[in-house]
This record gives sequence, C-alpha cells and structure tokens, in this order.
Amino acid sequence: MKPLNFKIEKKIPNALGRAGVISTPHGDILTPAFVPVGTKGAMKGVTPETLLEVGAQVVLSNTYHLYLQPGDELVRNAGGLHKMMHWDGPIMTDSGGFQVFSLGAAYGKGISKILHPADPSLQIPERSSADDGVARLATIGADGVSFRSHIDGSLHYFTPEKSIEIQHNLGADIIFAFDECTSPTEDRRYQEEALGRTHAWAKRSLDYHKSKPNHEKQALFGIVQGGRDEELRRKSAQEIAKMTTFAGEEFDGFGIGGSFDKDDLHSAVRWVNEELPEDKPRHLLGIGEPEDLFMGVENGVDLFDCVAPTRNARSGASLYTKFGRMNLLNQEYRSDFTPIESDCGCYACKYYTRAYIAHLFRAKEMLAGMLASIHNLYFITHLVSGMREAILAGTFAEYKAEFFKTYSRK
RNA sequence: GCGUCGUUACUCAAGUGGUCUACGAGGGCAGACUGUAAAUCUGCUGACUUCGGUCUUCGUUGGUUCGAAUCCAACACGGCGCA
Repeated sequence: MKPLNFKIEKKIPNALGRAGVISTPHGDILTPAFVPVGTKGAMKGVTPETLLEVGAQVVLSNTYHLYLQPGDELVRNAGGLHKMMHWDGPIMTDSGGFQVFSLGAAYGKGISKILHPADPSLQIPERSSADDGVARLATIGADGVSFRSHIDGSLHYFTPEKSIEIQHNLGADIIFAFDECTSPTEDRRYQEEALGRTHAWAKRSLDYHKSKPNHEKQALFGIVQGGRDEELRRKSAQEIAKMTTFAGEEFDGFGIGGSFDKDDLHSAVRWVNEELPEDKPRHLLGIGEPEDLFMGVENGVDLFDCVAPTRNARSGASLYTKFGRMNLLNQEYRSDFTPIESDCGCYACKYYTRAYIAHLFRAKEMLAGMLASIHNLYFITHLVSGMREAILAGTFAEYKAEFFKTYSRK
C-alpha cells in the first residue's frame, strides 16, 4: 500500500507549474498549497480549529525540536503527533536537516535562509572544510551530525537512521530525508562535498524507512541540494529522483532545500524541477514570500512551508496586504479604525481594526500575535490556493499580473 | 518656623571635579525577519549638521575652579521629623 498518491489535474501551459491533489492517510492536500509551520507541534498562537478556518490543509513540524522537547517517544506514547496536537489533517515533519545549517555553519553569523545582495560580506566563501574556529551547536561528521541542545547544552547525535526513527515515532504523513542544508557562502568544493553527504544520507534514510512497517503509512521525501551551482543542482535532482532501495523502492516525493542568494532561488528551482519526475510532488523547503510563491508555482513546486507569515505576524506586526507588507506598529495606524485589509475575509479583518490590533501589540496582549498570525496565514494560504484556482481555470498569468499590479516588496 | 533629605532628558534612574549629551531600564520612532536558537533581533531617541563635527542641557540664580551634573551660597519646589 502506498502512503501517498499524487494526481495532476492541470498544468500551466508552457511552464512547469501544475495543480493537483496529494492524498495522504489523513486527507487530501489540494496543490499548490502553503504549509504553515508549527515547529514544536503547535502553531504559535493559533488553534487547530482556527488553522482550518484560515485555510490550512497541512502543517509541518520539526524533528530536532520535538526530539529534544518533549521527546519523540513521549509523542509516540501520546498517540502520535496528530492526536497530541489535535490536528487530524496531514502533517509533515522536517528531518532536522535545517538545524544542521542553522545551528551549524550559520550559527551566530546572521546568515539566514535567504541572503540579500546587500550582505556582500556574507557572500565570500569562508571555508572549504568544517573548521573555521567559530563556535557552533552542530558539527558534521561523516556518519551524522552532533548537536548541542540549544535548550540545555546537552550533546546529541543524529544519523539519517536516527532522524527517520524519530520521525516514525512522531508519525507525520510525510517525512523528510536527513540532509545538509548548506550556506550560500560556502564555495563549490564544499557544496560538492556536502552534496555527497546529503546523497549518502538520503540513501540511508530511504533504506531505513522502507525497511520499517511505517513506510506503509508515512511517505518519505528525498531532499535535493547543490547550492547555487547548476551542475550540482541538476545532478542532485537526478540522483535523488532515481535513488532506490535494494527492493526498488523510491522516494514518494521531493524536497528542494538550500539557503539561497535571493537571485539564485529562481534558477535553482527551475533546474531541479526540470530534472525531477513529473508524477511526484515537490516541496520547496522554507520559502514563502509572495513573489517566491508565484515563482515556485510557475516552476513546478507543489508545496511550500515557511515561518514568514507567523513570525512576521508575531514579531514585528508585519502584515501582508495586497499592497505589500505593512508594519502595523507604525505611528500612522494608531488611530486607523479600518481593518488590516478591508476586503479580507479572515477573522481578524472581519471583527477588528488596525488601531485595536496595534494597541494589543503595544499592550503586549497575546491576542495581538494571534490575530496578526490569523491574517497572515489567511493571506498566504489563500494567495496559493488562488494560484491553484487560476491554474485550473487557465488564468494563472492573469492572476499573477493582477497581484503584482498592487503588491510591492517596498 | 527650625532641622533634614531630595530635585538629572518623555518616565524611572546611574553619575559626586575633566574620559558627560550624561550608564541602564521603560516608553517612543523606525527597520529586519523565508525547512522557527525568534511573542525575537537591530538602529535611533537635546538641537543643528556638508555626518567630520558645531552648539545647548542635569530645579533657578550667583560663586569657587584652567575646568562643574558633581564643590559653595541664596532662592524655588517636594518628602520626612520637631514645633
């Protein structure tokens, strides 16, 4: 029995994009779809009921974080992630591969998922091997990665098998192979070396997963890496796509990973999706700004997860609107008694004003982040489901043009 | 009335002769955030500025000193104690 089924409904003419349906043991995901991130088994400030209302179909949690706290065995004993967090829809778990990056090479350096051209100092290749003398919480070995817990400093070791085992305990519908997300500041030699590791780990993740009964109900996605280099990206996509166990079993879908120079994102996605088989779902890991979502969908991405909508909402009152992002904490909104967006159908816009939500932020009321998260999740979720509708209607280009007529990144 | 303590920027609050436009916190203003080390982080917050500086401020006034938020005197206001 297959844990996942993917059906393409319609394609964008002369492009890689498509609309489809992913079926999982916990329901269907209509694609393209945005996947809200609830790292520690909870959407920060949003209940599962509200998450549904906001338009979420599936959520993504994190292996590393849940392993540290409360512990994957406890999650298993609680009846699994679905039951524990009271979310009956599909769940995905990231493998912890991103933490290899964020707690490793990127640790303490201000390097994030996306580098902007304005950070020239960060773009110089800094090393070609593991040691540059900078303290970090994750160090990479041949067999796996050792992590120092960011919570209590305790030492932990992840191998591909360990990551998959934890993900089996968590019980998500879609799980990811353990990979190394590299920094764009690494040179090509390092990217190649890291890619070799990611592929070896992918194979071990696949072998281990398919050898366990869990593979009947949990789908495993392999992750493509390769940095900004076209040859490495295409090679990675091909290798991950054709990777099989001794019994001939393949990945059920693919993740596209990496930390990007903003300009490299587009080309990397296109190279990869030109190589990946059409009949399996593709997930662009950690990307979710509107302009990137359009780019991704157009280039054949089916799923996106991103912390941006919730983090922006919570931590800066940065809200998505059809005109671009607005900072609700700006002076001008103090006595603005209109909704965040007058034609938005979300709960926050239906009942509350900018002035009120801004007040809640200043007063440090929890409701502030909740309402802002609801709006941002609604916005992004609906933006992507709107793309799906447009693909089905054959009007993707028009939908995109209409959106960018008013939206600007500032 | 006498005694005593206090008065620092929007607020609270350090500072008791030069390194003081003056620590720190809050507030305010702005910015950042893309598989969540994140309800977080960064910058600015006396005025003017060609961004190198220039000028003005520590209750008020006067004084001591090369130099005062810091020492002295008087005054104003406030707390406490005694009448």
